[in-house]
Amino acid sequence: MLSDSYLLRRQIKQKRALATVANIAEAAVTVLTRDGAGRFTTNRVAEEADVNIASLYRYFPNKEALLLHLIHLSWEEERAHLSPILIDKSLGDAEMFRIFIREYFLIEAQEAELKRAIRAAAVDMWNTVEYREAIARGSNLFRKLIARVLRDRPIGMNLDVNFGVLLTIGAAEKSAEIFNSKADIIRSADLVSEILIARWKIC
Amino acid sequence: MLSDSYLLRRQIKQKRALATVANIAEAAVTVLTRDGAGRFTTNRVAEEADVNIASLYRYFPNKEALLLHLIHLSWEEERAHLSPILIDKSLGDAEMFRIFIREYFLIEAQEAELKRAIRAAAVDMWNTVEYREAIARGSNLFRKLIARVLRDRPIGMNLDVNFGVLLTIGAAEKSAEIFNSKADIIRSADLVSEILIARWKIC
Amino acid sequence: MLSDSYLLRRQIKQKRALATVANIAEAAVTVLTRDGAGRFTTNRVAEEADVNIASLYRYFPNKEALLLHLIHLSWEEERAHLSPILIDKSLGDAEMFRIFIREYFLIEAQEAELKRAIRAAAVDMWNTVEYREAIARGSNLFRKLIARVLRDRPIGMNLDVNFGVLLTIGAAEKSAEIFNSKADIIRSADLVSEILIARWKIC
Amino acid sequence: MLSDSYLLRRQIKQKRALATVANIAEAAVTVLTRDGAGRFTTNRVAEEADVNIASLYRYFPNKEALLLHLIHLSWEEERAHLSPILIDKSLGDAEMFRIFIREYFLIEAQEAELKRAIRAAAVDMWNTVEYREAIARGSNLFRKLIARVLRDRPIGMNLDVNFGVLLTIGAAEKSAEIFNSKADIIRSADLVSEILIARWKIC
DNA sequence: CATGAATGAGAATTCATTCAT
DNA sequence: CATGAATGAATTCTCATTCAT
Repeated sequence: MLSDSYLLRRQIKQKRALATVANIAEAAVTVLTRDGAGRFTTNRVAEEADVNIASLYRYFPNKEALLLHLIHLSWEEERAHLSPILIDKSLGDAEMFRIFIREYFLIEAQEAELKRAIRAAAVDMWNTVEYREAIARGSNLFRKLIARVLRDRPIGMNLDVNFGVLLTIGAAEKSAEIFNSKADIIRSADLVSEILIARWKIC
Repeated sequence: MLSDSYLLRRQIKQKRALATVANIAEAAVTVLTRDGAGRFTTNRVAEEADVNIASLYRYFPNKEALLLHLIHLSWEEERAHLSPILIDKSLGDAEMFRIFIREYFLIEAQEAELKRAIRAAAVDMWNTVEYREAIARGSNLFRKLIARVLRDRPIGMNLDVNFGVLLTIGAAEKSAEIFNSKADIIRSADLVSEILIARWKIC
Repeated sequence: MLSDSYLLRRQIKQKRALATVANIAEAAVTVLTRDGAGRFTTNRVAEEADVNIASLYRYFPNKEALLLHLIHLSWEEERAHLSPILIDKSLGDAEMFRIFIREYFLIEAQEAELKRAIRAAAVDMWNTVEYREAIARGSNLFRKLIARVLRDRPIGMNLDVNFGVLLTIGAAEKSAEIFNSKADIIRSADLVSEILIARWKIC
Repeated sequence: MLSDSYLLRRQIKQKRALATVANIAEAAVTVLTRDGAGRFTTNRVAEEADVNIASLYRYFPNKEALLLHLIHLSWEEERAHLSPILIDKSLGDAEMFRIFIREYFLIEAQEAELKRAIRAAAVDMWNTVEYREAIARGSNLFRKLIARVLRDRPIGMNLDVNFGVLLTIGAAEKSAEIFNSKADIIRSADLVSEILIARWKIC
């Protein structure tokens, strides 16, 4: 019994802890987008989250861990949007390709400011494995898409997959940077799909 | 329309001063690329340049001015490499296009680290006119190239010039980020040329 | 209507913090009177208080806030000395007037050096509302005294109250500046009382 | 001959030097009153005077010397205004007294801002002999006036001369600080004269 | 001698992080 | 464990003053 209630308390505590972590993360995003990477300080985040600074450090061993967590969340959100498209059996390859890329461009645009701020705040992490990995994951889903739509091409065909990936990611980022209207973003996305669909003869 | 506060502080009147400014700029580049944007501090730059910090502030009214100066230098170098191509009368359009884009990708790759560091260090300038202008200049030459090779297309043709620009710049940046070998960079560049040459029917 | 930026930074919640604030204030007074306004730097104050400079900034958002705090303390002390006189029912008007002014001159003399140093250190605040208000409070008690002893004069009588105030304050400041002995100060004070008592026919 | 022309050159040079000194002093006053004591730096003064900073240091060994010079000038101007009154044989004692004090209050008011700025800038000189002497001179003329109008009082009469001096100077300073209109200043001055004339039975 | 160049020393302020209760 | 208190180490920038030409 004792241990039971202890367990319960533990769970409650864990729930609380989870809420605190979410709270801090949210505050971090707020600070990052509202005040900019230059004003992104742990103290400010703690204050915004209405949490003691020492508590922040209980959950995140250091500033970098917090940033990595944000990157993780952003990636999770991306995945939540894009994954469903990949398993939608009602879509033909070309259609899936187009829809996926559109969605990808739109998410990228929507999160552009946050991502830029994160990148800026993560200045000192550029060369850490963790950061590189966290960032790299961004393209994984996209590679999955490509694997899906090119599934039955004979191996050895020169398909320039890497090039396709970088072209798309680059265009998505730049579009997000340059364009403001949704229409423009979609247009960019469609042009990229068109190019790659033609190039890879996706039907 | 640069505001005073971002210019060099004074007309340089002596060779000695010119050397000092160059020295500081060089040190800034060193610090930026060697130590990263996070360690890019005016004191460190001054120390690296082996000049007193006050001397740095004699020529640059603040840290941002120094960064802007670096952007300016980097752009000058880019121009020095690319301009000649645009006026080379011996080249056909498609050829010029291909060569220009190759060169552009290569420079971008070469300066990638510095540029990324500058961008990271310029976090707080993102919204200043000066920064935006300094950055925007990067695409100007490229637009000139496009104007040159599309010179006799009927106006009104839907040529997606903006899209072409962002596609190229995005791909160049990403290539620089991802690839390490010159061969890979060139391959990316050529693929982009190929796509745009086909798309715009450049001969 | 104090602007946020000149207040204590936070509500003090622990005795320890209260002690720290008092400690810093005391150190500030020491530095100001011992080393002079020119050497009154936040770093020096922190060192004198034997606290980290960051602690100082934890409680005072900036140097001005610290100065304003000192002015506030000095004013509180003045009030602690002078208020009781104003409510002493055993005193006749003329007597109260004389005693009050004596006390005022003496306090002024005692705090002269500090006040002068504060004023000198507050050079850049001269035009801020906060500073003007903080300083103005000094004459309030004195005006209260005058209101008290002139209470039943017919309105409209030309009593030159403002002139009386400036005369007294001016004389008090100058006496503090010039004289060293308590006797001299008291003599000045009494001469001023005499003049005003005669002028205003205070009994 | 040679020595002659050398002398001439010397004189010319001395004239030039005098002009430079005047120029610097003027610039110093400008900076002090326009930018405030906090922004009163030798470099800024040199720039305002359009003189090289090293030249400033040729004529003034340090910042303090410059300030002392300003104090000197201010005192000279005061003397230029007040001296004539003291030797005007057409004035009766009381009349002279009144006129002198009016003029004194007015000058004080006119120069109040500059004097305050000088005092603030001279923060670190408070305890130097030079500063005390320079300041003290301010009351000398006033003492001369008193000596003049009290000339035939039997020695030993308790005339509270020192008190009269500090009362007047204090009132003049405070009036300058508080009042804006000339009328108010004059009214203050006249009230002070009235008090002292009555007290000292000046006719 | 006048000038441009240079600098040592220090000023205000911030920030990631730790500790004591 | 959550919180308030505390801090070491920087960071940007300034200023009085001195040199070298």
